[in-house]
Amino acid sequence: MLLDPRHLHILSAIVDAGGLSEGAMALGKSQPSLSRIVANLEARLGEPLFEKGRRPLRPTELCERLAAEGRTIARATHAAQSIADRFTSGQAGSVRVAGTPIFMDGVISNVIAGFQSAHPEVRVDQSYGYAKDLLDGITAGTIDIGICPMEEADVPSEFEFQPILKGRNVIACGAGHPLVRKRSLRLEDISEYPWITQPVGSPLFQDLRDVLNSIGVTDFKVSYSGGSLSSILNVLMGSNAMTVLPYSVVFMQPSKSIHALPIRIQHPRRQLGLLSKKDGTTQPAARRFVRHLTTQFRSLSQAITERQRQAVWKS
Amino acid sequence: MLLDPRHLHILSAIVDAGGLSEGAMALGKSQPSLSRIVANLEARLGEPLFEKGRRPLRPTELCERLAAEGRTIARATHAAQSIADRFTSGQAGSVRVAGTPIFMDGVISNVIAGFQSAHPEVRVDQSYGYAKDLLDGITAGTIDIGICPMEEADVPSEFEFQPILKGRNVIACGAGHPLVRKRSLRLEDISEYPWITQPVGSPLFQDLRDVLNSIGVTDFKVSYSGGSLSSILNVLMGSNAMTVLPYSVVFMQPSKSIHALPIRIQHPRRQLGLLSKKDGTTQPAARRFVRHLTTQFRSLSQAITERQRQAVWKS
DNA sequence: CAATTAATATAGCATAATGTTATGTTACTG
DNA sequence: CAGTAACATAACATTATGCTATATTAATTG
Repeated sequence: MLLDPRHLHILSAIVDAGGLSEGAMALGKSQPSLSRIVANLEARLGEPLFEKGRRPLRPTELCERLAAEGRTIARATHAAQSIADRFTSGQAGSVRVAGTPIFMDGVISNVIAGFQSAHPEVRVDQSYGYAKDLLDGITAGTIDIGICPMEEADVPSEFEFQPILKGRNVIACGAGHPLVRKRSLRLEDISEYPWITQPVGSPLFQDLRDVLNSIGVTDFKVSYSGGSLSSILNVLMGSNAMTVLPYSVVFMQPSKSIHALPIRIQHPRRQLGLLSKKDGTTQPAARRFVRHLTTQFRSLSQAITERQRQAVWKS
Repeated sequence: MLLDPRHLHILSAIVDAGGLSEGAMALGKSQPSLSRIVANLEARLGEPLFEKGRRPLRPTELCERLAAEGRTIARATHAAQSIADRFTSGQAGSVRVAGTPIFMDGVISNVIAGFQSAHPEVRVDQSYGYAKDLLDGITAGTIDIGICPMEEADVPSEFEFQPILKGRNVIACGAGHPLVRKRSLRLEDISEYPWITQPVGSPLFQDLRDVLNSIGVTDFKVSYSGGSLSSILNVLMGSNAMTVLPYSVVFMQPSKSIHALPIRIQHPRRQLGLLSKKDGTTQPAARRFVRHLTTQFRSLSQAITERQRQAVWKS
């Protein structure tokens, strides 16, 4: 039978502490316990581990060598303990998070940045998808958290949906767009410019169509589609095209290169929220990530409503 | 309480083997045993280690990390096992061997060389001393094996003395010594040459004195004393001095630069032998060393008697 | 060198952990 | 959908470990 790693650990503790009693103290055990374990080991090895009849307990050469392995074992055990501790407290581990492209790129990635500097040992695996993909991914166990705009009514019962931001869309254009300088803006003004759209299946595409429908425009010009956020921003800035974006995305843009037109459009009924399994089997790291997101979004949405009120006063 | 290193080892085995049953097979345990250990671990950690309800058992990230530590533990445990095995079989460890300078340098060191190439993991710590020192050293536990010429009657009862070579001394001189070329050699011829001696307390000094006494020479010229073997050999070769050496030492000299004069002198009553504690508490490596010495010396002494017989025929 | 002190060894007992076999459940397979 | 292979659970025997109390023994000290 193989040696017991615990015994090697104990051996190293005795050697390092310089005696049975000290070793027992260090390990939080009783001295007779260690004494017997050493005796059994010696019996099984057929070799003495400590020189007999000497009081400042002197380890045999064999004992020294075994103790060296014991130290390795002790190190590994402590490392494992620390891994487990950090893991269960959510300070280490990984979150697999997926969400709609525009939100992920425009808002969530900023929040993730903050999360990562607070929890450097947590790995964030990000991917993209719409509601359907997220539900499937969560069911299949390939993602932990989904982030997308949804109506609570559409959330299947086995999922939890936690809203983090009210749906607020705006019509956005580049800072140099002709409409930016116009004094009074009417909905009809926007109909002559081309549009940038998301893929047809995306919520934002529906929002865009709904907005234009609501003002009677059914046949709109699409100049660009399919790009991810950074592409869209570049096209917005470099052309007269317009698009519909969540206000939060425009809000989060660090530069002033994107402009939200002060036109009131209908709010989508969807709310941005976090999708997860209801049974709470998520990893601690994922739970911590959710906590971070919710608190960050609380302040973000306050900042947004504040800005919007000011904008209203100005317009 | 700290994690149990055995559990981490088991975890790594399960992960590496790809399942509970395979892991159990690899560890030589039953599957339910591992199943329960995993369940207990999960309960204590409060985190799943394998994804629930999936058949090709898939380890959690936490599990993977813990298993990595488990692998370290497994490695260390196996290393310890192998250390213990080699140690108890005498293939590793150390021997502390001490002996009279001339024998150690002239004979034993050659045998040690052979021992070391056969057992490279055994460290040989050599030191020098006469019978008294060796007995003291063995008693104090600072040496394992003593090698010196002794009479069995002089060995204290708590020691074991195992003879390995009969005492045979010769008068030795350099190959260019005038006496080498002389046809018929009489004991009186030697009295005119100076002598190289060992320290006064050494067995070989007594032997030298006894030899000269036996031929009536009480007042002999000492030209050089106190050197170790290589110095003595150099002085022998470069001068007309002579000395008394064990025949085995002359025999072992690789070059023909040393000559044993074909003069029969009395044999010392002492025999070269191995001193050790009687209680057999010696390390396995020391036992193996003793075994090696005895077998080597068996063939050495055969070779010596063979050569001596030939020498007798020739002279 | 006797007496003291401090450390280790042993004894005896209670308990927790492990190991086993038998058997129930469940996820994948054809 | 039935069969199979793998994991989970149950029940019980055994071993290992833990503890306290106490005996030994090696070093120390007067």
